Amino acid sequence: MSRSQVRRQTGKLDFGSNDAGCNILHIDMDAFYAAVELRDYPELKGTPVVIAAQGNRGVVLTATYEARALGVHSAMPISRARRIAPEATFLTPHHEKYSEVSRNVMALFESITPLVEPLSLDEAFLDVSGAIRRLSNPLTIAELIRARVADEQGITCSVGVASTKFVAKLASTRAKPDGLLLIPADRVIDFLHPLPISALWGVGEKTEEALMRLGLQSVADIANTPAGTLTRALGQSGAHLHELSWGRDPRSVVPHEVEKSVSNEHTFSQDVDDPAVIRAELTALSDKVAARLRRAGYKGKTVTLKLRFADFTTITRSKTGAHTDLAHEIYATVWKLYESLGLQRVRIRLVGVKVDGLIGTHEAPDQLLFGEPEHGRRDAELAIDTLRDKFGPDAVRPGRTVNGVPATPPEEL
DNA sequence: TCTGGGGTCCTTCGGCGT
DNA sequence: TCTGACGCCGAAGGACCC
Repeated sequence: MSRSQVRRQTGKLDFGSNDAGCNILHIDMDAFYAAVELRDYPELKGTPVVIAAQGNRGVVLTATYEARALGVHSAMPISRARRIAPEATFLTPHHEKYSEVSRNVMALFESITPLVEPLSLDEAFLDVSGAIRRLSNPLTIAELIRARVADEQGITCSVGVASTKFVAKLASTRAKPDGLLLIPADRVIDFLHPLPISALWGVGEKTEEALMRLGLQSVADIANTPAGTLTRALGQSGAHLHELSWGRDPRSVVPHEVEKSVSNEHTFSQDVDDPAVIRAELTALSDKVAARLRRAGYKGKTVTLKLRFADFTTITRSKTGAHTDLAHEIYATVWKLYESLGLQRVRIRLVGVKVDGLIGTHEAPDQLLFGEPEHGRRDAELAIDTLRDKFGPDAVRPGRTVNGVPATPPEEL
């Protein structure tokens, strides 16, 4: 049973209005990308709209609830969405626009409480303990936020209010769309136990299969299974699921978690076996990753190359070295990793570049290669950052991506 | 049916130093 | 000098989330 099926079955829930101790809010924008687009296309309100990149080789990013009623859902292949919902309007995404709305929404949250933990562009946890004296009880604060998001940003959101992050998150999912659901501390078990196992955070397709093999179907089944049995079947996550099934989740709201990795990847519109095209794409990806590292003030020590072949098998190869935030060093490593595979005209679907093991730029000593001018390459890349800030991301592009075969659409380079 | 992109976390395995 | 136990770390892959 999918999550959306579960949602339709349960309908609107009401567990009362006792919000004592329920200081955690989970706020989730409804069909975020689609909602932002509809501000520019008001004539499409109430109609099926699908947000997906151009072309047929990709998946749906999000869809309005009218499109979902036709069977379209996020992560569905675009070709399939077009087949089952030919009457839907397909719009291409505008990530800059979504980022801007997201920044505004997060700023709104921070005007309520400093304890805001963004999970993605369109959702966040808030701990409103410190705002209760100034504003009101959690339920009223949740209503205030919903009204302000609608008034100031022209989109709707759903809010879950509970005593733990995990239950607040489930509650906001149940409240969708454009709803609010409070789970009082003494009603958590009543709320959780009838839910299917797939409702639990961390239970995806594989884990659901493993639990089904044990004959477990509901959260209550997990709660009534010894933690040791779950651990034997699932490892450490088994014990974690057992805790969640009893509503136990000690995690607090942590604002501004430090990033652990930065990556970029690209799926070719058609599979590629030309090393020049691969090289051009790896150059562009290294450049993007390096620029993002410098902008965020990080250097990373492990560089990973990711390849997905035509048959969809995926491999990664990584190398740990000195900390870097420079495109030419990242590219040199990924290209060495690529060459070490000794691939002969193998058809490749996707290439990716990742850097992890991040530390702050000033914590990492500059590693000079023998014979390298002290400032040359680094200063050049910093100068490129300045030019891009001034004239846009296309102002300067790596030579290989300009002269080589255009591996990515020009606007992405 | 045909599977994006950006992340986090966990597990397993092997190499290496003590 | 050799061997096993142990812990740490890097590498690789997989599951999961939005």
